[in-house]
Amino acid sequence: MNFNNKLKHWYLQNNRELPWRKTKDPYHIWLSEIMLQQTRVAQGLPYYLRYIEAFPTVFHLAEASEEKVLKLWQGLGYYSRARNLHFTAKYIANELNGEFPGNYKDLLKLKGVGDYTASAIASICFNEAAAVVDGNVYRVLSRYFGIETPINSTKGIKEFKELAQTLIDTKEPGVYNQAIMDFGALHCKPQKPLCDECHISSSCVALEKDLVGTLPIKEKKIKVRKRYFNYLVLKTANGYTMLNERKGKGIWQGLYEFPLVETQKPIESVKELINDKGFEDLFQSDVSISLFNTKDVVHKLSHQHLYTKFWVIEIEKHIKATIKWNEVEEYPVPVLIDKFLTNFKKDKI
DNA sequence: AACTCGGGGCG
DNA sequence: CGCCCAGAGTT
Repeated sequence: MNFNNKLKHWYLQNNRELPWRKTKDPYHIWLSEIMLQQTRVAQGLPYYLRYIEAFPTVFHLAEASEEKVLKLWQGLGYYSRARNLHFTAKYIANELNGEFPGNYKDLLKLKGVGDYTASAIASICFNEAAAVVDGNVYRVLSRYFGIETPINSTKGIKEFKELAQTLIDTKEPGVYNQAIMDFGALHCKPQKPLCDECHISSSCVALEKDLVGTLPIKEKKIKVRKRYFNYLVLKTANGYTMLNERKGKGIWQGLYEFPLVETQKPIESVKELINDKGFEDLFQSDVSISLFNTKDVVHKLSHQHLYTKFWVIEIEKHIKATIKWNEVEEYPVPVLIDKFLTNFKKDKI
């Protein structure tokens, strides 16, 4: 048996039952693939089910508000995926009459659809022999063939794609693609792979050369930036607060948050907060300010650690651009804000 | 080619 | 604490 037959054989006995595997509807496959980018199946699954229920067709998704789309994405991270998803849904619904592009080359043109996702949709939905190369595939191929080219180098990306393309089963490319990914996720895992019970280990170069622990090779490590956030949590006497939408570049585009004062260092006293530009008028009238969390809340992102203080500001006068507290939960917010809201509510009761 | 974009799970 | 996850877009 060749490589792909061995994998498919394993897959027939070990595949995961996942909701998007019951269909070849490109809308469902597309949705699942976008959600699972850099995301574990276990984390993405509940989001997929909620999306399918809220937006049964690409037309439902296209007609939804950006806020609703992001709200249902809340907590899944990488929010540009949701915005691109929405953009592409509108494009397909309005420009393509709801019909998905039917091949790899055209799928690749869609916003938010890269090499991996175009290959996945083309192979699963349209039986096109386009090989997927995700984190699982990099791991399986680098180990089995003993390839030491860094998987995140230009050379590595090209090399692994070409190799995968030579291995793909041209009759059942979709099954093969999912087989190698499941094999990587369940068997040839990053840590503690199941080499002892592996049915293809006899021809695995990494096992032979004791490289299982070092492959795949990834170059460069990410640098983490520290940031210091102060959120101004307004409470007016008649039940209003204030949220702002994050715009422009940077994290959490399109999500909402309390008015933010970011400083270069942790602030020592409330004075530094009041002196910050932009909120002078806020502190002129009678207000009482209290720090909600005695220790900084540390919220960790891949590239940033956010040291956060939540300042509760009770205020008598009405200020512009306010929303009611009971409307706050309608808005998509970062997990950092959502967790605060949970604690804040708990604290009040 | 290097950076940026989240959040969670695991050892 | 570091690594990884059904990657893609921007600089």
